[in-house]
Amino acid sequence: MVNKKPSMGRQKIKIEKISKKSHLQVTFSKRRAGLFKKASELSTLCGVDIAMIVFSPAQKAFSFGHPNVDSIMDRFLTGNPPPSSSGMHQLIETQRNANVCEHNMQLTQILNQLEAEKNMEKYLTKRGKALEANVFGKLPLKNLSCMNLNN
Amino acid sequence: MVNKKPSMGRQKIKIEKISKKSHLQVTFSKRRAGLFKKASELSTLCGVDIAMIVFSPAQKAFSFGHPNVDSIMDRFLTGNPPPSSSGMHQLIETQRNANVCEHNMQLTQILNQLEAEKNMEKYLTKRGKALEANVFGKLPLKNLSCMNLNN
DNA sequence: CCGCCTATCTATAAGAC
DNA sequence: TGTCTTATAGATAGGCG
Repeated sequence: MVNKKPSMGRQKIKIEKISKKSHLQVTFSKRRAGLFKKASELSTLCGVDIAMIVFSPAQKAFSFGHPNVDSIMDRFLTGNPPPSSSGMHQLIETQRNANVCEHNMQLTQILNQLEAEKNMEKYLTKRGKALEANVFGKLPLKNLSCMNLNN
Repeated sequence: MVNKKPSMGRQKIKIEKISKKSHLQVTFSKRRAGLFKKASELSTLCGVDIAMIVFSPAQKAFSFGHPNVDSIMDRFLTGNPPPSSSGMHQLIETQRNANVCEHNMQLTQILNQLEAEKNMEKYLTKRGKALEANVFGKLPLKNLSCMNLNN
């Protein structure tokens, strides 16, 4: 602490593609974590269901879901009557037939989840020290059913 | 302006289910907008693809996707090799057969999109006045392919 | 419910280690 | 690459019209 420059603090940035790769990776990680946290908060505060899928710059998939991604997807595909639904019902019938889709989703999900839960713990440890009234401290793990935090 | 109390400013809140319904609705709307904006920023800053589905307290579905929800979903279901994929390939074959699923998704998506685009405009107008370096100002509409903002 | 305001809280861009 | 710190940008709770 020898008269150190006390950092410029957070600087304003333009919302446009970050060119420097290393910087982009850092920003991606930080913001992805922040986004998932916000989603988790919204879900808890309002008791609503949310699913989110993010592909990293390296095309790795990160997902978050309350209660879990596949159920939300399924509901979105089959249950949600679109704004101007008219001849939709028949289509929906067809979709129920294709519930193979859902089962595969679940498998994908479960595999993701396995790794995710390990990383969840890691994540809690990382950011956890400063957590007091933080979301994650209050949420049962189930609420973060699929959260991929490595990378 | 007769010696008005200048607001208490933002108060800290506990991340737990909001009990008062009207309050919950307000919070939901504000945070959903914020979440979508963050997702949009992440997508732009890092050039990554994101899909998000949120069910409102009234079970209405709100979605956001870059480039669009269905393509991300499809990629998540079929393209993403899960962490410890081993016997997955066969499953993926099966999924390709069920691409009826995808087409129905697209239809659902398109209907949603119709309304969404109308609301997008409304949204831009609403928050847009103060927008300068704001994300939405920079993004071509296509980037916000499905964004449901009423309710 | 929409839009606006503002005091505060929270997320995060930069750095240093 | 990962963690910690700092200062500031950005999000938002509470209120009003």
